[in-house]
Amino acid sequence: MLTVSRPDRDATRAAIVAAARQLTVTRGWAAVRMSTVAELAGVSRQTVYNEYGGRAGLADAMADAEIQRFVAGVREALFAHGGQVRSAVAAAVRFTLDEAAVNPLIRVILTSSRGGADPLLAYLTTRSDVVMAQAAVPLLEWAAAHLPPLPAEDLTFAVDTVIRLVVSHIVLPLRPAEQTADALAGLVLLLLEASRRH
Amino acid sequence: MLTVSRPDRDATRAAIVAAARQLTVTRGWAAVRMSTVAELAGVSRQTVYNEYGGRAGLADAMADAEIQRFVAGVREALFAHGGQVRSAVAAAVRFTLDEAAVNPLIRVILTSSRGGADPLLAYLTTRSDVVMAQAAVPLLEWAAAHLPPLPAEDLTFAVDTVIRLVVSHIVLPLRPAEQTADALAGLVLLLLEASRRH
DNA sequence: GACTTTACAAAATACTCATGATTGTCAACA
DNA sequence: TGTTGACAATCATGAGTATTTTGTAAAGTC
Repeated sequence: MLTVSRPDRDATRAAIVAAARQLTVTRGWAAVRMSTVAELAGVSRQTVYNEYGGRAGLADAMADAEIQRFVAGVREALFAHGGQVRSAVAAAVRFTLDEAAVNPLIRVILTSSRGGADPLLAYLTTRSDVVMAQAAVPLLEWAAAHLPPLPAEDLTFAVDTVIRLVVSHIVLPLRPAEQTADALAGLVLLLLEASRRH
Repeated sequence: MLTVSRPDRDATRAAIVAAARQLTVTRGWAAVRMSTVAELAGVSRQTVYNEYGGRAGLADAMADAEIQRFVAGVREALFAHGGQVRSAVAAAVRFTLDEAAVNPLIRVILTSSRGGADPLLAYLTTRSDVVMAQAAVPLLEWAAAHLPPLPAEDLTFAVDTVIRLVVSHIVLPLRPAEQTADALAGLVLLLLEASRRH
């Protein structure tokens, strides 16, 4: 019989990841010690190993958790604006740009294939494609819920394009986040309109 | 009186940069020795120092020359197709993607702010913004020569956007270069049409 | 039973020192 | 003008060693 993971075990795992996250954000992944993570999470070092296998496994789990956090934020931003394409997309883009500005973890993950010398990357089999794929999910869900049906091809192109542009503006900002968000929202609007008109 | 640089001096400088380029492409910048560059260029080591100041200056000059080469290629691809937006833009995009696939130097420069561990980057104050600005020049020139006048804002946005997307597809390819080039050309067409219709 | 503690080998990292190669600069030379 | 040879200063390399950290196991505790 498969043991359902008990709440306190989930809490333990969450505490470990949260500790790792905090240490990574403040001191950088290179300086994160398994013993420090354990201490901060209030568990023994051995438990960290039992739960995540080791340093690499912990990095993985941390990245996955961070991606989940981030994608949830995107979803929230989108659905807070109903079917209004411009404001919904602008909000989602804005959220992403702000998040990347504030949160080094998500920035590293989003721009990971581009390297940067971050030592965390050595442990992360490039995740930027994963995040980008994950970020597409709430966008597609939102489109399905609020927009008239469009050819899948057009929709995925629009989504892929806006995601790439957001990442590009994280790496090399052009204007303030707000203006960029507006411009990209306008672009998406244009792509959707064009698709609707065949 | 300002001395006009004589042809043989230009030739010398070109030979030095060409030598540096060849060595960088084949062995990587880290393994490039000033003495080897001089030898391959057929000049003394001292001349290399006189002309470019040192290793950093040589890297700069090499990057600038490479950017010039690249931008010339983009211009050529564009103007080979007259005013046909779709095929001209597609050709330029295609050229860039192919160039990045074959030429490690231009790839490093184009994606430089994104790092990667290339030691050349230590000597290059991030050039990707420079290339992107430079790449915009032939695009704007071509548009001015072949397209009906459009609001400058719309045009620069379209150009900036397509350049960012090309770089994104270099970093994280989605489909074969040809398909990506077509898709981006279509996007540009859309942006220009939308601008024309206000 | 799940977790902690203790113990320990293996691996990674940091430090030191010595050696050699390379850079950057100079002045004499062709 | 450009080359050559000489030079100190800097940088990279490698060996050797110490220290830290990882990863694993077993025994102990609630």
